[in-house]
Amino acid sequence: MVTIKDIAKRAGVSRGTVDRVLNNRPGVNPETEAKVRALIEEMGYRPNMAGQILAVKKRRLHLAFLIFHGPEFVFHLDILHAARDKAAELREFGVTVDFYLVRQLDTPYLERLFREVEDNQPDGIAALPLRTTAFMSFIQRMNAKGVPTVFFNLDEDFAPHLAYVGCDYVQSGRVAAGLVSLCTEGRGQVGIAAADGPNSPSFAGRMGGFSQELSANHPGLSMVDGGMPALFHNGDFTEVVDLVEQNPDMKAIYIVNMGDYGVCQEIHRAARGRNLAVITHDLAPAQQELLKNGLISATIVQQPDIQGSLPLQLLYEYLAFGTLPAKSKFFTDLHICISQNV
Amino acid sequence: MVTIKDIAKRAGVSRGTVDRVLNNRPGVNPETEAKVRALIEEMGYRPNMAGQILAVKKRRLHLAFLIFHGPEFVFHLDILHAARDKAAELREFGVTVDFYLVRQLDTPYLERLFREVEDNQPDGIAALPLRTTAFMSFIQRMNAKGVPTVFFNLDEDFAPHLAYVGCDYVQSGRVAAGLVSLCTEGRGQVGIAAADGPNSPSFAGRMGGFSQELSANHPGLSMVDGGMPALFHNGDFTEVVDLVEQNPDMKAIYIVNMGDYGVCQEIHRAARGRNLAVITHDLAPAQQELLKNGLISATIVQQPDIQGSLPLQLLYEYLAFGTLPAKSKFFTDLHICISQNV
DNA sequence: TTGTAAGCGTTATCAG
DNA sequence: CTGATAACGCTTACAA
Repeated sequence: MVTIKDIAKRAGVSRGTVDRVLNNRPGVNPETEAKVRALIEEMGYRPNMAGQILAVKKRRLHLAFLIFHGPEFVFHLDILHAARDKAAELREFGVTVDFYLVRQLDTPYLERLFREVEDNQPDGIAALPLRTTAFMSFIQRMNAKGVPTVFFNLDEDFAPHLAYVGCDYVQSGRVAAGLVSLCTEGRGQVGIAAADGPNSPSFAGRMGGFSQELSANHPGLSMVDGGMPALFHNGDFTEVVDLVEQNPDMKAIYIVNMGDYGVCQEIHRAARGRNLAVITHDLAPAQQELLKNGLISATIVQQPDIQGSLPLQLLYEYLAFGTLPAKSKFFTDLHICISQNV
Repeated sequence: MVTIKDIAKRAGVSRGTVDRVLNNRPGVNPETEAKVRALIEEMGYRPNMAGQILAVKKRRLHLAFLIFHGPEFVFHLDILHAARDKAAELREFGVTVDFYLVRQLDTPYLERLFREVEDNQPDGIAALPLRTTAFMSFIQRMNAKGVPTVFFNLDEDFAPHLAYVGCDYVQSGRVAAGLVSLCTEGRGQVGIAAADGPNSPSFAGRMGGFSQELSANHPGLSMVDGGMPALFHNGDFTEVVDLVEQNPDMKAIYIVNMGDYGVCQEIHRAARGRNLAVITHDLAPAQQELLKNGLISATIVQQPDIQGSLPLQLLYEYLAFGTLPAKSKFFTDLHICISQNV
């Protein structure tokens, strides 16, 4: 294993000089720099993580983690939990993480919250992007200050950021289509239901992938109502019940997003013993139960643990070692859960 | 963050003494030991990994990785590849890994190979267990010497070992049953095929889980020939073709293990356009192709990367930090792959 | 039985 | 522009 000391010895300089070259710090004679660089290349120097971690600790890095947190967002809780675990893990690297839970979307509230984040002067920010001007200008201000940001869960490109960690919603819709096809032998009608249609940023992506996959590879399948979702909210399932009852030859139903898990019960009541495949996304505790009971046929998960932990890890690596993320978009795996492999 | 130095200061002893207590080394006055232990507890001391790694490096640990490697074992290649990556990663921790590829199963060959491993005096061993006396006695000898072993891929309990990393074959058969049920609406007949029946240690587990799940939760499904597999080898697919042709009402076929990927082609030829779900295990490159072509409906993967890397990681943690594995069996996730999420 | 000191590889701070 | 030195937290000889 070749170390900085080895390089320094062979170059006839001190460790400090080699360090300056490695970290592109000013104040090195171009000639010695060239010599050192050549040796780094030639000897195949790779920095030793443990040594770096130990030394970087003294900088006491400070990160901020922002997530929207409403009662209907069970999924965000899993992300938050993973992020807290990661924060605990990073503590021994001298990193502290401040968590900010966004609980409303009105501008004064948001501006006050973002001002607070800014005042705490974080070295990096992991955030669930919001489509509000308050958020956008906040991110832009932080960018201007050179504070790196990583987005998770929603892939918004209104401001430059270090990376995105989250679901590929289009592909996720395609997987849903594949599952529907599997459950129906590729023939028949499929209904669409959603708790939140146009307001949900993920809805469009999933529906795009779903319909695209259907028309490209599953000619025997068609969507009821041309893909217009039956919406349900606050315990009102009439649209969904109608969908099931008025389409007796419907073989499957795709629930694009769920807020109220009671919908599955209603669907099966309305189906009256008829075979109806139900495909959903995510795996809240309630959904695990529904899978076990056969009220959900299969669900597609999007690794909330990675969405919570990886953004903090990427920020740490960037700030501590100057390592840019390997890619700009880290798409989570689209795992399929059925009753037997939850 | 509380360090050994902090403890030492508060206890009025030196770092060395605290270290001795932490690592249960002899030569500490019971009274000071008690005082130090109390402080460790009270101050919530957690060892710092980076510091440990750096210090432990000097020991230059040496591991052995043994895997059976025949042409028909494509899956083992994925494990091997992951293990080599892990070995490269462990190099900067001062760890070297020797790889031994078992290419035959005759006793003289095996004994010579194991003798060679033994002579190299590894500090720990990761091995794919073999059901031969030569292997068993080798493991027992190493155990006697206090060299820890971790098994992967096959869960054999003939000798004590630190941990097992691999598939839960019984559960994996249950997942296959769940997929068959999904593809058939839970009704009809399912055929069984295998490249290797009784000789394959995983076959029994998978078939057990499969039939158990069917009888427990899928009363509408039954196995053709009572579960007797149609065997195929070396391009001879007659049994499988017969199975498909003679059971026109068969809705699905479960390929418990595959050596020859040509079987899928034959199955679909024999099916003559009839809808037939095909469920397999693993995801060799050839299988990816078959998934894309629709010749495999779904396949269940068992994380070869984890099977290759985790055993080495567990051995390192045990040898370097004395950390016992969190569990004795690390079952890999049973991920379901369809055409859309490979 | 206990303390001391060197070293693992890197970074940061001070002198020069 | 460069070198020396002191951390970061831990382990391990060796000395007392």
